[in-house]
Amino acid sequence: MANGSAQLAALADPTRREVFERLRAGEASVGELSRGLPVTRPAVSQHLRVLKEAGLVSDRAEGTRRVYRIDPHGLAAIRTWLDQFWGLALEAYAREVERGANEADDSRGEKP
Amino acid sequence: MANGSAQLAALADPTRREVFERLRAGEASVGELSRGLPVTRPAVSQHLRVLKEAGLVSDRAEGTRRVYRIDPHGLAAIRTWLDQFWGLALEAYAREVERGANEADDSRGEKP
DNA sequence: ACAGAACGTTAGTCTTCGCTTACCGTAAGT
DNA sequence: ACTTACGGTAAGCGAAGACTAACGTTCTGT
Repeated sequence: MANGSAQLAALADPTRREVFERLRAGEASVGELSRGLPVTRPAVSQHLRVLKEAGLVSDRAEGTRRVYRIDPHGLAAIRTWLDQFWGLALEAYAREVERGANEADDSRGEKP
Repeated sequence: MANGSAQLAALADPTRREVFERLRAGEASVGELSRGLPVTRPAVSQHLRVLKEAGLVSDRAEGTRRVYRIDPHGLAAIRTWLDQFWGLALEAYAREVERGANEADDSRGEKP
């Protein structure tokens, strides 16, 4: 585990992203999250389960309510995965821009 | 535009992630990508179209072959989206850890 | 000009998944 | 103890999407 598979899959759904982005403002219960969303409460509950299994949110029991918050653990997984590409892609992109701007440096063996 | 919607949706599929991760090793044609994958070549072609529309890859014509590479533009979109949560989540996490263990580590700017 | 290789595209099938309705357990208030 | 609010779970349905097979297009080599 700990690659970004589950996290990326979880954040693919628009409604699930909306729930997740709503938690950016702070902790919230299921009922609070359901209000203002075009889906029913059970749907939100199912989305929260997926987000929780992906390590993107964590829940805490507060009386009869379940308070959800963003879990940085899942976020770190995506960031780690993303950083595997970041350096290489930026490097390649810089080479491309360099080629367009016609810099005096050309040091890469390309096929004819 | 330029939120991470299309990018996250594109990277949700396991096969599409596999194609994308394979491009981390460098440019590759469709045929090269298809070899070693459990799906047919048209499937890879369709996946590449989705990745391209998400700005995650760019293609270049080389004779009769299409060479694909990673496009940092789409990667930047995800990173921007991710950074909206990174600071807040880390901050909240730090508060939580602080409450439990009272750490004395300071990595980023915290807010009063 | 012809043959072959490399890709993109379309139509169609089948699985996956997001949503709702209904039900059940649990904690707090009276 | 009874009632009420809150939320997770199960079953069933409909839509989205991933895959294959077949076809059409474009470029290279002989």
